[in-house]
Amino acid sequence: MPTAVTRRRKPKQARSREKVERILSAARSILVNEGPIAFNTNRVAKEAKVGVGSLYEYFPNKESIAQRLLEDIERSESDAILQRFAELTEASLHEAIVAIVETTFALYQKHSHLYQALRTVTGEARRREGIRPTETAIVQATQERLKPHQDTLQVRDLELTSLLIFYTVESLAFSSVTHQPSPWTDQQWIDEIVAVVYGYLGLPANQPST
Amino acid sequence: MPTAVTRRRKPKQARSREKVERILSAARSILVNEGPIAFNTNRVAKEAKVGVGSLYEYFPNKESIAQRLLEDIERSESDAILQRFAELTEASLHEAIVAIVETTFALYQKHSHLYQALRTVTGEARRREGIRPTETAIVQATQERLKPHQDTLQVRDLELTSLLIFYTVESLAFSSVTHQPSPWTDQQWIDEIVAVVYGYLGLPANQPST
Amino acid sequence: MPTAVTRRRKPKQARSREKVERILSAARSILVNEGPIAFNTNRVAKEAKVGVGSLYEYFPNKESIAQRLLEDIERSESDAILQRFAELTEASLHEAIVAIVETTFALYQKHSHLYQALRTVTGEARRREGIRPTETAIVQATQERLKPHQDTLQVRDLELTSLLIFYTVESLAFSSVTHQPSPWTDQQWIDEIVAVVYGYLGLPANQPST
Amino acid sequence: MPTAVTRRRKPKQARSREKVERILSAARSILVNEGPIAFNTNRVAKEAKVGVGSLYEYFPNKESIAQRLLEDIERSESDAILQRFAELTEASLHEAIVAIVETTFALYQKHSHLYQALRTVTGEARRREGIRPTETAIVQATQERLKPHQDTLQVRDLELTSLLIFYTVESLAFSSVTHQPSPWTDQQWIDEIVAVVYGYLGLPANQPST
DNA sequence: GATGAATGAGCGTTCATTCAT
DNA sequence: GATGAATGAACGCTCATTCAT
Repeated sequence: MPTAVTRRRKPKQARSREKVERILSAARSILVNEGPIAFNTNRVAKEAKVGVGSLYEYFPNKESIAQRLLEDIERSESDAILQRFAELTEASLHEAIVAIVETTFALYQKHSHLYQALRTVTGEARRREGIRPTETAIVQATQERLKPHQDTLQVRDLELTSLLIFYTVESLAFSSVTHQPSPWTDQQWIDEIVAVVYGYLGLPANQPST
Repeated sequence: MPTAVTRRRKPKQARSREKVERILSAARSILVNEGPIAFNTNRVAKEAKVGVGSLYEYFPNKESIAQRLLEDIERSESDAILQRFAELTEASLHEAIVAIVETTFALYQKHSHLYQALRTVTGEARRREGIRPTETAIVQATQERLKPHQDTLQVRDLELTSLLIFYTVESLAFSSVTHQPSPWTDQQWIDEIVAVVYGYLGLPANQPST
Repeated sequence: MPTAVTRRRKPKQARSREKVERILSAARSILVNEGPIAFNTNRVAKEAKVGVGSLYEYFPNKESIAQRLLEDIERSESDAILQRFAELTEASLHEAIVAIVETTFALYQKHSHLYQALRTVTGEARRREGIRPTETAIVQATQERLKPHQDTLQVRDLELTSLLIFYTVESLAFSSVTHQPSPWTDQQWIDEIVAVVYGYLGLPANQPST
Repeated sequence: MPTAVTRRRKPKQARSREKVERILSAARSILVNEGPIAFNTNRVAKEAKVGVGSLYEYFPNKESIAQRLLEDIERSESDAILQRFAELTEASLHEAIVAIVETTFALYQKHSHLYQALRTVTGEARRREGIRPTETAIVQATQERLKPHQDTLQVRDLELTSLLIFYTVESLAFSSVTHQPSPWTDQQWIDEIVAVVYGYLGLPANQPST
């Protein structure tokens, strides 16, 4: 009876998952609200209402909690963008670009605190990374979106172009967030980033949409 | 003989300077080769073949060593770019853009490891800083360089445009270095970054040449 | 069975208490035998056969260990004297004075080394304190004991008189202990301190007897 | 020619003496104004406008500076009291007692800060001390002063009585200074201390002089 | 599997002391 | 004799990790 088997294990798995979630939540909250210095295992365990020992049941060490947090951010970023792409199959290229920039921008607004805090915590591990798994998916999707227009666009290497668009949008969104206080509104930043991408693709300057 | 008087003090100043340099070199080397975690005062002192106490003769605390390293990088970056600008007053806009991208690219090629490590070490202090003093200088210079062409370029806000060019070139240069291994050559990256800036300014696509 | 439930927690509390006691004992022993300079956290931890970290589980910092030791001495001093007062409600004033002097003398005999060492260690914190809480209790009790005899005694300000008696007895007991080697016996010291108090109160000289 | 010999050495000796004095002054000033934590060799040397090395020319170690300061206080205390005794050969016993108490009291008013600071600094050394050389002189002088009155006074052991008078006055003067804030005036403290000594000697209570 | 008391290596920093000049 | 740059042992304290319960 598969039901029986599942039933016996499910609760445990569910409780495990919940505990992991509690730990990650606590870690996130501490990093955002109290900064990377307050991010230590005892503090996280207490905030998660979990014994320190349990932390090590689910994560091999402190670093791995931070890495997991980073992965989660990147996955959520990637998911959001890919979903936006999916919604925009019918839209014009212009609309698609604007939408992607807006989505990326919003994500950085949301995550910037945590992202910056994580940078100072992940130290060693980040060096080996190189290309992040999530970025390949986005670049892939961008490539597919651009392919039909390849002839009308100013593109030499489709993959390289897609990659640069990704990096440009991501970096500029990040810069806009760190460049505080800024005399420019969010909308001005978004319009400008769109203009960069638009210009790069050799498209005529458009009236930026609201 | 005033030379003699000066000479008596010189050795001390020279030794000071040399010691500071040894400390900074050691710190650089540790950050690049062993990462930000290995960057601790005792380790730096040992690597510099200096007593820990001497560290504190020249730097008020550990953080200030990292900050000094960062300032040095930023100053050398800024100096190199501004000097390049100065050399290019007669050059065409195209040549200027190519030159700046090449310079920035080369600098990141050289400093990226250290720069990455430093970012995770100067955390808190950096946050408060906001806009770096060196970046204003570069943005200023860019602005001046673009001003004469303002009418033929696609520019809404000259300052914002200059800032975005700076961020775009810097971020893409940085990305190109971290994106390793890469199937593209340095030249391809440079050409592509130039194309981004070129397109952004609304200039007709040029076949960028070295 | 509630006993069982209680029993399960007791061991922990007992172990805590025992550890705190081990730490305090170690601190005491170091202060007495090796002096205030040897009183450092690592030394105390080693002597207590406890990790340094455990010290900080029970005490917020080094100073607080010393303060706790001081409080313990003062409380034991205060307790002993107040108890002696309680036992002497029926006794004559003369007997009471003798008893108090003997008690104070004995306490200083026992604690003087530790007390001396602690004074040099609690420095700053002590300064702010001003009047010790334990001393008020003793002065209060003395005041009450003297009140019925106020007319026959030579007293201008009952509180001031009580305070001076306390300080005199305490200081002289302390001096007698530090004045080593001394050609006088403990009994001679005690008789003499009693004579000081006796004379101060304007009582006719009595041949103090044990 | 003794003059020549003297002349050649005098300047050096004078300069030495002056330097020692500068060091002691600096140490005193730091202890009083900045507390025992700020009392370190580098700080003292800087304050004294002397190289750290010179400190070690005149004092074998840091501790010895503190000890010297302590000796100086005690000598000045002893000198002041002995001088007062000398002035009072003609005075009545009552006048003598009042004068001594006043002198001791004034000295503690003056030195208490430094004295308290020194206690926390001299740590080890003070333990071996036992009887201070200065106290014997004062006790001796007291003894001589009391001897003619021995029959009319309530004295069992003249030396012990003298010692206790010294300790009583000194301790109570010290207590009056540390017992801050106090509801009593200096004059009240002095009168009371006089009363203690007076009573101890079995003398009839006197109207305390202003 | 869960806990949290216990650990101790290792941190940043200080400062008494030395010694080449 | 005078100097102060240089030293490094030692400090108070933290926190990632372990392991007996």
